Amino acid sequence: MADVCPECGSTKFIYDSKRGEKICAKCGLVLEERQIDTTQEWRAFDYEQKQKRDRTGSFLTYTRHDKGLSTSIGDHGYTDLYKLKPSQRASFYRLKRWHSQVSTATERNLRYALSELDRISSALGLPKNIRETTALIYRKAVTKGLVRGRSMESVVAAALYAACRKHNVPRTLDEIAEGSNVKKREVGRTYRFITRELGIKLLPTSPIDYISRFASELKLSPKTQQKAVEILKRAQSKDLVSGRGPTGVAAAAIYVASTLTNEKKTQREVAEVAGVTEVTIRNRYKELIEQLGMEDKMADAL
DNA sequence: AAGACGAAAGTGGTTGA
DNA sequence: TCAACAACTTTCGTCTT
Repeated sequence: MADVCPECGSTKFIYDSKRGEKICAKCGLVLEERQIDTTQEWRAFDYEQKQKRDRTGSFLTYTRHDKGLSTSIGDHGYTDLYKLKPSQRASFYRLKRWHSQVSTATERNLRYALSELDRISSALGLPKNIRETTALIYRKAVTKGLVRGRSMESVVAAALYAACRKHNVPRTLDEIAEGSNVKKREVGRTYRFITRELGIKLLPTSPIDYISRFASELKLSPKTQQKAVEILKRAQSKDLVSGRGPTGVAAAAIYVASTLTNEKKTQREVAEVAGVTEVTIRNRYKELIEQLGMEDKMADAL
């Protein structure tokens, strides 16, 4: 709280909760008005009272097919429906049936898709916000009818791939394909399709986004990691990055950085975690040290 | 013996007619 | 729809440490 009155320098204030105003106690200047009262206006002495007085429920989430909320008319078995007159009961049955049919059409699909999402993303160890984004994208895809003629898994995988990129924690198509049972080719195709249809614009991934993950998998020190990022930044300004596969460039940068900091990893090891071949690393890192004038430094380190 | 190197042929995907 | 094309992979023989 920035709690000095700009007018008189006083630090005492009066809060007028009825008007929602914050007033300086000394000079009477109104510092804030129309504040939102976020406090409860009621008290509850036990759980039952709280249940009754609470006017909010749980958080909305896109990872549940019903966003965490759902209604059904007349639960299973013997319920209140049986207290109705027979004539009314019939119409409630119709209502119940209609309700469940409408909801199941897209919801059954969603429910299945979201369980699939859960499976893949926990296999890949992805955080919750990414799941939320994925679920949101998938939802949009369903309502736009983009799932038709495509396997549901492929759309989930594609949405997940997009969500990862959006959050700058890219996974490679290979990784996504491995976690789901969708072929890489299919994921890529569906990804391109849905991003186009939904108008999602994503910048090409930067190799830098891969550094921390690869580096930690190789158990490299933060220092080396930073070095790799630094190399990449310089490389970007020399246009050594565009057009190349970002994973290859990232792998090369890590290889160079690790040699320079005496934490040398073999090309083989780096290639393994980055999912590229040694040959690619060689090609990339040759370019890097050449263009950045690091040949001598590199030669010293070897 | 392991790692690095580079040539050569093959693969999947993009681009432009 | 097709061919040309660049990036990347696979494979393999050779060199270096």
